[in-house]
Amino acid sequence: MSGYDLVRFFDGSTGWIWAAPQSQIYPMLRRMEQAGLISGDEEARGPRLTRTVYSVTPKGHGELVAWLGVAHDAAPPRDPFMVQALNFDMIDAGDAAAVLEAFIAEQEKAAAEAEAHRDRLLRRDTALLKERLTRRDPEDHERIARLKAHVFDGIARVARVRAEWAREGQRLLEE
Amino acid sequence: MSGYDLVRFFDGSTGWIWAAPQSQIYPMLRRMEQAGLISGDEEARGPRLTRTVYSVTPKGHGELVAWLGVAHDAAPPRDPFMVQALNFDMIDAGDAAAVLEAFIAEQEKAAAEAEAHRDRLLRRDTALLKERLTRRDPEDHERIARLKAHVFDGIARVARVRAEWAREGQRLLEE
DNA sequence: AGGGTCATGTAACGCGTTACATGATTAC
DNA sequence: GTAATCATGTAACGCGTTACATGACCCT
Repeated sequence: MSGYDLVRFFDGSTGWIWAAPQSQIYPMLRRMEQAGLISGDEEARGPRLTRTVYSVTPKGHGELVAWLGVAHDAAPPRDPFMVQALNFDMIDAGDAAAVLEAFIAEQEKAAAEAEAHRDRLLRRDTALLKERLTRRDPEDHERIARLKAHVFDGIARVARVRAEWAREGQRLLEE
Repeated sequence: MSGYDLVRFFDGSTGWIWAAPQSQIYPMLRRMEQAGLISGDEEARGPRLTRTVYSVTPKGHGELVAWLGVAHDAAPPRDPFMVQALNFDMIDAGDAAAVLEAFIAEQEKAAAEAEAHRDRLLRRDTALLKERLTRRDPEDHERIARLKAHVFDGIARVARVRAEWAREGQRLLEE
């Protein structure tokens, strides 16, 4: 992919899992190329405009597979919303309920989006999945699609649980 | 609290929600004092050792209450574990199952700790809650304890859902 | 001719991580 | 005396955010 492709990539479904701002893409591509993890090919896109398409090198692929295969420590938690919720007793109950309402809307939107993406994956209806499956045994296609769909199913389920939890919080505030 | 108190504070139950490394505490205290959000009092702790105890100023309290009372945009997601899970098809199924196993253990440990803390809060059995309640109407004590306990109940529930989801993932890998 | 998209960058600032570093006081 | 705890800092480095900045190409 080119830097520009990656910007759009992180704006799409991958963005539910890992966000990356445009300003980080280009410096990071150069650092990764220097480290030998990816290599760039210049492509002409008109007389004056070029784009650089990067590919993962064998070294980069090896490091990725190694990283994928071992468990990593969880990142230290940093959850501003829970800090808010822990201190709802400091503010007006109506304000707290409104904060929860916004949280519920956000979680249900996230859940709906994750569910929609899960279903697209099950139908093998996304460009990225189709492209990946071309290099795989057709016997495995069903299994791979279900594995990837399961990830988005998990994201959706967590969001639903959080929304339900927030609704209970609203009931507690009314007491 | 003093800087040292805060280091231990973030190592305790608050650490499930917001972690802060020791190296950030002291510079941040000075920046917050400069901003007028907190003020420090020097206390002698022996002939040569002093500690600085910080209190929230009215300005700091006001900003906190204002922040607590409005909904904030969610932080962009950045979930390394989900990146792993999305690419389990690139690695050996046994390795993937082992990564999930570690995840399950971690989530169940987190859930158990959150549940234990929830129950301590319901029994009003934590130093911080007791201290906070001294400045509140006894009629509200039950309600406040239940609100705070509900936060940890939510953390526990999410962790249980994640663990159950990971177990399903292990079953999918076996196919 | 103009707007939308393609394409690539830079700069400033703050936060988070890891590691290093020092010394006083208390309890055994 | 010595180990644990109390107490406070600094430095280097990378990542993330916001904002700024430029220009080519394509379609109507």
